[in-house]
Amino acid sequence: MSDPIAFRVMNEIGIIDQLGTTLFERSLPHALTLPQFVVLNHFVRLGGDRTPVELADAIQVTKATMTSTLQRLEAKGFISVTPDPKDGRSKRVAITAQGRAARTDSLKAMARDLADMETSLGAAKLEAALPLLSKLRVFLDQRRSAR
Amino acid sequence: MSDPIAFRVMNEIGIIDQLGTTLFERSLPHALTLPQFVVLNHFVRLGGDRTPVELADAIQVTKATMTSTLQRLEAKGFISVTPDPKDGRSKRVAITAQGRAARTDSLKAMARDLADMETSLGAAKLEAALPLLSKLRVFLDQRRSAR
DNA sequence: CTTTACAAGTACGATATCTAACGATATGGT
DNA sequence: ACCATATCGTTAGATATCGTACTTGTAAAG
Repeated sequence: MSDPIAFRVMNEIGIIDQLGTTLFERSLPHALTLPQFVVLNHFVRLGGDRTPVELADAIQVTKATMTSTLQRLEAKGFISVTPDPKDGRSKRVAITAQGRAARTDSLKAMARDLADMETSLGAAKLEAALPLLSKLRVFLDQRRSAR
Repeated sequence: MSDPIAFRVMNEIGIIDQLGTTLFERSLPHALTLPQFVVLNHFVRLGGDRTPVELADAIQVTKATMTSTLQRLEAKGFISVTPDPKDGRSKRVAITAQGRAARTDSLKAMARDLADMETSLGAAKLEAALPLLSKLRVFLDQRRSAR
């Protein structure tokens, strides 16, 4: 009478995402949301500038969703958005100095929860879980593209 | 320069939840969303009737969120909502015959994707990942309550 | 050159989710 | 009995997300 194992895993993942998102957002400064932080983090880690479509693909959301997130980040002054000189349809997005500072503040704010998580669950166990999660993500991503 | 392991795990989980939710919702009949299905599934698996607060706790969402989901399910005729005779503040929620049928239809629709997932990733591997995920959920749930 | 097809970004409507606040009802201590 | 407190469900406002459709611009085909 139990749900299939794949369903149970997806269910657990859904709840974890929900709880984790709200936990982290509560500690984020500048009224940043998690998606907003993820965009800033992406810029700091990989450098350079990006188009909205590139960001959407990297972060696995739709163009429309990225438009919304970028508008909020721009309103806060954490990114700059300029027209692309080479392609009239496109834009170039880059992080600002304030955006970098906000990302640093955010990391500090999340550090304690992340450290507690590692301590409580074990860094090795978390590391061990990552390969399956990656496979799961790849599987789902292919499913999406395939149809 | 890499993100901490706990962050990488949470990040991967977030993307999996996103991709998985949209994949499953695309196959669901009766314009059901995943949260709506989860409520129906809960009733069929555990039987009986429930108050909105009980459902919210079981499914790990807030009361307000459950209010919204229940209103949509009731509009579709998949649940019945009646005042609690013993407590004037409360309500009793139960699944209807149409709700049961919709849940059965939904299971069929998801079955193929779930089976493919098990085949592709291995039932044993999925089973092996579940304990850590459960611990993670419990950790996050305690964090929420603790504040 | 046109015309057609494709790509980038946005607008809109729907659902889900949270927090905060509210009214109604219960419950417990005095 | 009364009043303070707690609980139940709802509503309001914010953000995220999706799918669809539209505008604008580029590229390819004729």
